Amino acid sequence: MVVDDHPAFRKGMVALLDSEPDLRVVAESGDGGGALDLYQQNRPDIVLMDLRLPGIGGVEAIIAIRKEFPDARVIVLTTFDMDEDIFRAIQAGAKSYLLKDTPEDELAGTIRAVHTGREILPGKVAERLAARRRRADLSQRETEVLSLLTKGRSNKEISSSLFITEDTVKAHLKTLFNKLNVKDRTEAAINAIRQGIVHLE
Amino acid sequence: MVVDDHPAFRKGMVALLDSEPDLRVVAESGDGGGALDLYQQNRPDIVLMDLRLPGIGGVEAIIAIRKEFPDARVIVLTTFDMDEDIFRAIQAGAKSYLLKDTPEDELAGTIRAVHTGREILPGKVAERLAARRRRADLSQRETEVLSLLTKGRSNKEISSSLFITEDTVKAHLKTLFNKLNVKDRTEAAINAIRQGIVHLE
DNA sequence: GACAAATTTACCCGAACGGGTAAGTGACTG
DNA sequence: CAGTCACTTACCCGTTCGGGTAAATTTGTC
Repeated sequence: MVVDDHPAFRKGMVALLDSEPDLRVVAESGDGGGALDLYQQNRPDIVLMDLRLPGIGGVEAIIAIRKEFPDARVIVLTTFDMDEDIFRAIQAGAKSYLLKDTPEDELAGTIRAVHTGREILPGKVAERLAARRRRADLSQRETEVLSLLTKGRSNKEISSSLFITEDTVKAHLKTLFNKLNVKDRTEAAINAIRQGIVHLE
Repeated sequence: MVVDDHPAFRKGMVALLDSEPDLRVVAESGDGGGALDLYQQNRPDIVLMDLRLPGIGGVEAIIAIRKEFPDARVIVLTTFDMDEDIFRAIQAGAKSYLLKDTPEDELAGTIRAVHTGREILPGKVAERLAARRRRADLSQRETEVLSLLTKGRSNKEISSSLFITEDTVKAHLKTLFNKLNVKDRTEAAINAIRQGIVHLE
């Protein structure tokens, strides 16, 4: 079963999978809302799930499906590398993760592997997942400071935004730099953005 | 003609276009290098071009094609909104720009419009294009400095990377901050990343 | 050749930053 | 109740950063 809101990509993916002799697409959906219904009706062996979906998000769709069908095997299929959503999806029970530009043989290989019950995560994702666990302990306040930091605010501006002393901001920054393993604010901002800890826009 | 490195997406796009009675895909390529050859052999009316391609980039492919065939009509088709590459592509002569999740009717409509000689740019892109023109262009050296800056390098590190004095780096930064209209390196890095002037990886 | 722009270096100076250390409070845990 | 952790403030000190100013060199353009 394929869930993706891009019509062209979904069509292509279906064609690609159907061309494999041992694979067959039994259902497809363009949004997360219809995914659960389709799963109930068709009980597919594997779900390929995009994360950026209109309306209900892919992660929520995974959670909904696995709440009712805990054995559901979902493979995340997304464009965006290194997004925080990927980890949320894996925590929601996704068995594997593939980028949309994955070559077709690897794609089919992953589907077959997951079908046999395996969980396959690319080394890059596994690394990030580990790194994420290592730094998962940013406190509430530290996250707030980091968030303002990534908006380009100075220590003084951050302090007045949070109604605390500049010294306190600096104290938070010290622990923050240690936890993120960076040497200064610029690196901290870059890492936070790249790792999706904070969102731009 | 469709140029895109994602096999699934390309297949889907071809199927989608071929299902339109007045459209036909005469060639497809998975990389920028083969694009020019295929253009020469098939002389398509329209080229749909992804920008993120392995090897030679999409922008370079557009430049190469339009150098030999100045009348070539290229539509940029990419996942990433508001990327700096989009503007480079338009400056390279692309006639229009579409996101990959564009609904199929609008896709076909744009292709027909461009075929009649029109240039269609979404308002959002046109705005950015104007804003970008307002922003003085960065010189080669300034771009290099900015690039290292967004990797979290200090002035000293940047200076030794570029084999220049730290004073020179600071001089570039001064003009850089002015051009980008920011007050410090952190803001500069954030803006550069958000506007796609430099690429994270 | 004159002129503009890019690139380079230098010096001064104040502000901002980052590291080290110390310590008080409140809240939750074993 | 002792211990841990988040949060807070403070002080000292050296480094880095950013603004102002000035000027030499190269390169390309009119």
